[in-house]
Amino acid sequence: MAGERQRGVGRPNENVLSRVLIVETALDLLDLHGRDGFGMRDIARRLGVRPSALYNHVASKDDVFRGIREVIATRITVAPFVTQRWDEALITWAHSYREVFASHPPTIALLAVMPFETDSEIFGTYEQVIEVLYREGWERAEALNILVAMESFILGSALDAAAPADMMSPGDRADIPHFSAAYAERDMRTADSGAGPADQAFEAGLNLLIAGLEAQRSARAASRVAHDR
Amino acid sequence: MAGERQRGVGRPNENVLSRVLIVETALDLLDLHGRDGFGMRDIARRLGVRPSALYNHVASKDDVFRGIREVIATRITVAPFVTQRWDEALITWAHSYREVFASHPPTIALLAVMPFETDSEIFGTYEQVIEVLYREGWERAEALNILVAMESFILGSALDAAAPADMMSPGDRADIPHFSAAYAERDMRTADSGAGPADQAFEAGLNLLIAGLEAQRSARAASRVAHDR
DNA sequence: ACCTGAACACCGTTCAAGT
DNA sequence: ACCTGAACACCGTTCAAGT
Repeated sequence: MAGERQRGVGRPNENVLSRVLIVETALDLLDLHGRDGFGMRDIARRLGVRPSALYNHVASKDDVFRGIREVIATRITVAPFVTQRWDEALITWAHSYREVFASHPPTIALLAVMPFETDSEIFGTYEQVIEVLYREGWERAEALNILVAMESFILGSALDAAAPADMMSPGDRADIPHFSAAYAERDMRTADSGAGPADQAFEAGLNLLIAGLEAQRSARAASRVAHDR
Repeated sequence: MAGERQRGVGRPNENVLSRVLIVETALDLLDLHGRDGFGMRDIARRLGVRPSALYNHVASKDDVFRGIREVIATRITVAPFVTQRWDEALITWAHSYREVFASHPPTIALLAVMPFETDSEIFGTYEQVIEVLYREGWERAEALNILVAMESFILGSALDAAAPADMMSPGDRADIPHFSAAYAERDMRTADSGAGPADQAFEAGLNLLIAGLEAQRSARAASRVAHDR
């Protein structure tokens, strides 16, 4: 990069760019500098190329985002569902899902509202989540709602993890005693356990969701027994 | 707007602008046109003013965002906690919270990672959530984690509601039968009930969270009885 | 103090010209 | 086909000049 000669005009002997190279450079820049310092011109500079050269490989900045989304979706694709019990599998999946997004904070908001391509690898994981819930007795439409709800929680938690730590700090307001006390007590817990506030909240919420599922499942089992009798 | 005369140079007799006017115009534009067509120049045009005039009342575009966030936070501030049982109060709160954000989709991602000012009105609601959970037996640090988890779920659900409806459409892929069946079955449920997919998922997740809380609470009550004996 | 008008330093994107 | 170089139509923001 430092000692690179200036390239002359005309088509070079071998390609300097490619779609994947552009997408990965864009993701690097996003991680390094956040949404600032992330533009087509920045990507081009980092690749030692003129901005207009990018448009031979990507259609637009939005197209670069689509590429980033697919790269990230691929990384979520883990398959813990074959070996683990249904609840453990869901917990493992949720953790890995959140971790992928949390390690690329600026992408969360970008990607959460962007449709997947139909050939996306994400659907492999979706399939497994629906299947495991269906096998455990949930209707498939309800399983899909549960899947979406869990994704919403995971993405929201990743957003929260990306927020500044003192986002909810009450300062020294006297009119909100319970909240201030809760904030102080949580800080102590954070110091003790080493788990950050966002991590604690994620675990708390995931516990509640899984506990809610357990309750639905055992209620279903009980009513089945009553019915069979 | 149509018949306005061109204003000459120099300070006008009475102010045409104010901070709140700018912020509310910005929110209107955001709702109308999304993130496109939303810029300082657009705000200025809608107010019949030159872009540079805005900077007499706001420091920057970021400052406008901060204003929008505070307007929205104020609207969430409902107080159903005094009259309702703890679980009903949480459900009411979650619904109103989501509704405020869902009616301003483009703001969600913008505002979710932005710290609140210490004098924000949002803390009034936080105080009530912590208080009601504390009264029902949760430790305050844990109550705060539950509050944050519920917010994450709510914001994530609002993001989901803002996403295009066919975001997860599997097309006619043959390799994901359970997911495709679930998608079709959910469509039927949507047609029957009138509740959109995002609404169904939100209700499913909220049910799970509340059920999880009920389970924790009754487990606590049971262990207390055992201990007292 | 609060507006206009002109300007500055940026963007994403297009397109002809070169190999 | 794939690069450079110049250009276009935009941004957010600054600042002098005017009342």
